Amino acid sequence: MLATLENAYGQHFESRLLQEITQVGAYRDLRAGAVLFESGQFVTQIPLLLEGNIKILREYEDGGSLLLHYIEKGDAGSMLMTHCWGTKASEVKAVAELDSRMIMIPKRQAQQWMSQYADWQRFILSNHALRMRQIVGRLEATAFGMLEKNVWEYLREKSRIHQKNTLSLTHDQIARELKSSRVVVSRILKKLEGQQQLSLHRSKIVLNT
DNA sequence: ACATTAATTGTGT
DNA sequence: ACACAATTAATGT
Repeated sequence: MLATLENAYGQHFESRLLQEITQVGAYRDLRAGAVLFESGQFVTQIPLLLEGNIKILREYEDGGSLLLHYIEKGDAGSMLMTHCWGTKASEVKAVAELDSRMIMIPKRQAQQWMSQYADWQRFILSNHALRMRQIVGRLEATAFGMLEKNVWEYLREKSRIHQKNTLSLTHDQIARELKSSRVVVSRILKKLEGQQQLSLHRSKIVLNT
């Protein structure tokens, strides 16, 4: 267990902290599609991913949801973290997209370690900054009508995460995660296909390398 | 092999 | 955004 943790977080943390993580952390296993936190729940633990990934979504009244970011091996759960510090119920849902393994850290230590371990503080803050830039970038693209950039980056990220350049996705699924509409996504994809960036098939998109 | 149907994708307004 | 057309994949006969 310590070895796997070292592999995932060894670059970030000194060994004393790694040691302590194995003591206070609880191992957890999620199958693809399993929910870690529902929106509205209180976040009392944050995951450190060993394998797989967690998808963080914001949910809306209309039943739709917007993909905010992923948590992967070596990441901190940025959006979950913000809820962990506050006293309000979570406004996001966390779902495993792949089969995943993780260590859950209780809120207590996550907070305490901020002052106790420089490594932890640096890790949390720099990871959070990274996510914020990513999310702001996407909102910016949306605000300025540069949806093409969003769709392209979304596909690249999916491809990286699933380790495949053939993605089994319908235009509608993409539209729902990006909170856009199917027609818009179809048109953007057609354009990208024209630029030889990818090829389209029924329920399947192949990215050109 | 052909027809039927449902889902997905494409396009004009 | 909506409506409709075209295409594709799956299924039954």
